[in-house]
Amino acid sequence: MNAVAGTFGPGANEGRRVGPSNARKGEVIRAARRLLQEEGPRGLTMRRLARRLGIKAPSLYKHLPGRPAIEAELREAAWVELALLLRTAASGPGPGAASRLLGAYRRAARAEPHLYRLAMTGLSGPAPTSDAVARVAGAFRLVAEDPVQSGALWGLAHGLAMLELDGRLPAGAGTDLAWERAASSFEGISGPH
Amino acid sequence: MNAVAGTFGPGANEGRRVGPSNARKGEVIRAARRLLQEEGPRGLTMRRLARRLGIKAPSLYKHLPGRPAIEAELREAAWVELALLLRTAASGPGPGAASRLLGAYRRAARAEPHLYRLAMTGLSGPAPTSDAVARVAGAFRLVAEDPVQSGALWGLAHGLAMLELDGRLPAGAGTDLAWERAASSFEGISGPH
DNA sequence: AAGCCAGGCTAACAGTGTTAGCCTGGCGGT
DNA sequence: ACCGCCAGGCTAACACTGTTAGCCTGGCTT
Repeated sequence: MNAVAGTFGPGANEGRRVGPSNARKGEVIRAARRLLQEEGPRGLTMRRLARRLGIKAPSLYKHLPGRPAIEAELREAAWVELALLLRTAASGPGPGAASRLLGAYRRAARAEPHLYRLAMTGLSGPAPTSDAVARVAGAFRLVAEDPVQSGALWGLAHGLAMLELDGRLPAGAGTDLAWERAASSFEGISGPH
Repeated sequence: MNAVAGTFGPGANEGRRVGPSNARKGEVIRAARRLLQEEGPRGLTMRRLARRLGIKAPSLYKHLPGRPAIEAELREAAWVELALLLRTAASGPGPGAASRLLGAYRRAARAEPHLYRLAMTGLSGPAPTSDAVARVAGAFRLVAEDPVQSGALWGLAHGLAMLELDGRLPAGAGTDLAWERAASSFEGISGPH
């Protein structure tokens, strides 16, 4: 049935032996995401995840090859969504693009901090990530066409995000200021285009 | 490197019930650090650590209350050493200070990547860290007195370091360029004073 | 000489990811 | 209408993890 059928999947045929139903796999991933968001990385365990779905842990392996695969999936989703958010934020009219880009970045990181951390720390993932990384880089290049420059901006965004998530930046308004100042300093350097 | 193991305690009296000999504790910590460096965070396990010291895992608890304590100790040491390195790097004559600061930061991160990651990700530590964090911040303020500005520089350094450690920056010379560009862009902003 | 205790040990428990093997209900094809 | 397949669940078990309880001993202190 899945041999050719593959109800969806634009050319996506994955001959995984683990289980042909992508629908259930999607549910597992979404449950994992919620679990991660609510209970943190240490709460994301196979048995707990299974219990949320009303099944037992080994049954998860019918849908995914293991826990690293779950993390990889979450990581991938995070990068894809981040790329999308950044792209729409930065593609507006000229001035203020860098500010909006950083704003979107910060918002994404704060919306799901654990997911952001998981996505960024390449510790346990089998593959770093797909070309979603390239799309994120592309979004940064919208506001600083020079690759080096845009890389620096990316570094700034990531660094500020991590420091903020760890609660290391000056509390409250100080954190806002750091982001704003970062944005404005870059706004001046690379002509909005 | 023995910054930790050396003369202990400016007024260091810790009436820990776990074991009064700080010397052995120092050995444990140093072994843990080497183990982390050589085998990564997943290799840093109580049994493996114990085996390196020629003892069994439960004996470790005579010197430290648990694994989180080991991580906390390593984290603290990393921050202290980082603060020292940054301070000496940035305290030279005026121009080029930011560049030297970033260089030192990068060098520290690359020298012991796992340690750097452990130090920065506040995930499993009981306390974030002591005032060593403040000293690191102080080093950054040497090259950008404005706290917001120096915070941005810190964010830039941290972000670039993490991206480089994860292998996400353009390979080889591209990475060097990103750091240099970051340094020079900041060099211009805050007058070396 | 007596004894204290630092610092080792073994056994064990709860929880982790993961594998092997069994079972069953519903759906497709004949 | 039946039969068989197999998606998708299950239990048992293994090799790990951190951690606790309780025992023992050799050397230093008194």
